Amino acid sequence: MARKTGSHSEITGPRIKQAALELFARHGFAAVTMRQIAANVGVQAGAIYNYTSDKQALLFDLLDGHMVDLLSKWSAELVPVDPIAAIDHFVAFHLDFHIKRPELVFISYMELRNLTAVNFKAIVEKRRVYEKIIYNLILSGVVAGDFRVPDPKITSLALIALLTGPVDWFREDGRLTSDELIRKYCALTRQVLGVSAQA
Amino acid sequence: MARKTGSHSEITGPRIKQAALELFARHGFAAVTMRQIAANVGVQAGAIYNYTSDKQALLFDLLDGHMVDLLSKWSAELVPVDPIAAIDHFVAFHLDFHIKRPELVFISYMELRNLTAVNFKAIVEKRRVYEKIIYNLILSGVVAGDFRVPDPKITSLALIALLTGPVDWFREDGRLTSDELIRKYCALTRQVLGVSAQA
DNA sequence: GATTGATCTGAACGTATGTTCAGTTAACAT
DNA sequence: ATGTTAACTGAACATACGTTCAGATCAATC
Repeated sequence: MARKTGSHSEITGPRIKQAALELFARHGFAAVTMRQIAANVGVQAGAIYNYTSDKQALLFDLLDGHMVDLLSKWSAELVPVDPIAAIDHFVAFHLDFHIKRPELVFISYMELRNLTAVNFKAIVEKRRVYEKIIYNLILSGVVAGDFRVPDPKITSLALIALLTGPVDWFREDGRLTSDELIRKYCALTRQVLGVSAQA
Repeated sequence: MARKTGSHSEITGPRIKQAALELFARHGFAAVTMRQIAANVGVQAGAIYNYTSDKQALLFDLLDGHMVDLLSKWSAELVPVDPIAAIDHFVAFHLDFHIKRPELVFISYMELRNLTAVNFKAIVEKRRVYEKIIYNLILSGVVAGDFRVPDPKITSLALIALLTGPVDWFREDGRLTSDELIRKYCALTRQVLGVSAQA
């Protein structure tokens, strides 16, 4: 039998993306088969090709959508002029965005190498744009005399690693709320940036 | 023809491990075939099975050897009693060990999920032992009054993320020597730990 | 109630996979 | 020279892969 009652493309399409995301995150792109994805949706493997040209496009759409989402959401933010407040704002934004999407963050880091050269370049370019954001925030804090950082480039890389770490262990139902997490990481970040301590 | 002149098991064995390491790091465990590994060594796929029971063992031996190496090398270190000096020592050790083995660090993080349940458990256990080391170093600094950290557990996780970050971008021939890297990250770490600033 | 078109099935395709193994080769011991 | 054996080949094995597509099925339309 085909076309079960109430099944439409508007339902199946997103479900395929969701299943692909979960399976890629759990087992890795190369280890996941189209039949597994299909089974997760409750459909045959052939049906997937109504929604994506091939397996590669499935991966690329996930990663590219993730980056587009990240950059556009940051663009919509209202960022304080004061460097310290701006960094706090960025920390909160970064943590909130990333801990809400652990699978996407995970595969964005892990599965880059499974992209074709063209697709790879597209993602890396968007990532560079994002890294430039925090780099510029640090720079303006240094210029304003609010931060004491000897090497802004390295500090920006170190901060991104620091701020993305929680994705690996933070759980919404853990002993820490996301608000507490953000407050703690704002404090950590200020220390890294050498902001003179004062409540 | 078989058994080319001068080829012995003492040569082929390590070469298989090395080829597996490089290929796993570049393309991922699931995406690499036994024939690719064999071709990299200049041998047929069947020959690999003289040196490993199967593909899974190839991966596990790499990860387990890496962890055993890490833990035993740390055990051989002479660690200062003073908490600040001890953390500096750890930072230097951690960075030096990890930037010298980027592929191993990479696959140790990426390919955990491709281990069988039993093998997975063995690696995670060794990792926990290592994480406990820095946690204890932080604790003794807090007890001694040298560090100002509100949440030692979170700080230890954040520090590991911070200190492992350079593996992604540090290059031996880059603009930074490893000594400079270590000095900069010792300073960063002190800031994270709230060590009162004084040369 | 016949027609249409989107949606999905089920089987097939060529190819690739991990692993095994009988047989071949070359180094070594006698 | 001959025999022994570790090291390797080359072919085969069952199975699984991504992808295609003719045909089945159902919702909507007239």
